[in-house]
Amino acid sequence: MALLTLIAGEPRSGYDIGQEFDGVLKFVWHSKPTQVYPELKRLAAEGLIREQGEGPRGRRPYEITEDGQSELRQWLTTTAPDHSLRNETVLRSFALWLVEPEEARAFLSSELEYHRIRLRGMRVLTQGLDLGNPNGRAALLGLEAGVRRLEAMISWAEWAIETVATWPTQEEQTSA
Amino acid sequence: MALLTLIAGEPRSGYDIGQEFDGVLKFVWHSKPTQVYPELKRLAAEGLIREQGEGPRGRRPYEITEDGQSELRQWLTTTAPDHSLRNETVLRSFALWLVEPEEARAFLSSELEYHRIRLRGMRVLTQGLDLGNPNGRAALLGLEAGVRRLEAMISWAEWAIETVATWPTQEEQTSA
DNA sequence: AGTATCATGTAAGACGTTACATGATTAC
DNA sequence: GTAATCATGTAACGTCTTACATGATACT
Repeated sequence: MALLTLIAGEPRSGYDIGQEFDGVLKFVWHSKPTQVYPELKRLAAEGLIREQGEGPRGRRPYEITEDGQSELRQWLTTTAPDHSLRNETVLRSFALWLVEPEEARAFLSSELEYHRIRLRGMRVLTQGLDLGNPNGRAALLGLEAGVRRLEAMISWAEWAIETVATWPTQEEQTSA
Repeated sequence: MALLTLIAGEPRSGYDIGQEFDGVLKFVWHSKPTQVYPELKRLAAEGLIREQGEGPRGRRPYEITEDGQSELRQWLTTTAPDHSLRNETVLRSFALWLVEPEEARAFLSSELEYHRIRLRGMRVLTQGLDLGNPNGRAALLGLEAGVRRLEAMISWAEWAIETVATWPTQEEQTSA
């Protein structure tokens, strides 16, 4: 459905999709090229997308078919989203009591920096959106969700760094 | 590492871990029981956790070993977290231009409600934390991240509902 | 001429889900 | 006594990653 969503927006090749997965969609959906290419062939075989001839360097862009569009609409209107998530940054924070406060601080600082950089990139992408067409307006929804989640992670990391600063060291712990 | 993190906090059985995955950790890490049980056996075979005898109803709690703790510390201090995420709610928002604004609104409203309920649950869990021990203090970091991300999703959904209300209908679109 | 980037793939193995199966204890 | 919940598992199948492989075009 992620591939179908991207291709519905505008025709894309497997390579294009890989770029999106490394860029905008890194916080939304991600797959590696080795999964994308066979999956595109499968979607084409099912008639949900169709090859648009061949571009330079063996490039193979796909466009969505009518069947593909109605499949997407069905997915959106008749099925419920899966809300289970995985976030390794937060998972690790549950285990931070096992390391020295200084190591915990180092981890949180590097996460803070990473998310700040990502937020800047996300804002740039938001600027580049064409809000004149429906696809661009929907993409704005997605990017805005990304921005807000990144802001949440940044303020969390800042708060967490302050909080960890008040933790006793392992030594103080055991001696207490 | 998720299993190890949970067991490091306090001894747990596969069933306990399943409860956590359905509760607190739903927004952090998730696995199904059929993956958890064999994985626990594997971790025990590797000496990272150890069985604590058998409880009522065939219950098998595991506790972490010294090796398990140092494995966790290694993971935290020597490896970088994977930042790629998957969020089906946001993915779907990228495709919302394909359905009628009313259907988009319905989707966003139901997401809003879902996240509001989750936030309430998360706040209750935060109250129940024992901040007297290091494990509880680290769990507070994780839960606070959950709270902030849920708040971000809620404010996003509210904003998105207003935004979608300004979208032209498919009909207005095609006639324009 | 050489390096970087564009571009697509296959095969093996690891990870994760679905369907199925079983039994103990508790609450009504 | 019957339903709900607690509790653990196996087997088959589907999804995803890692390692490997190839070639075209653009830039310097």
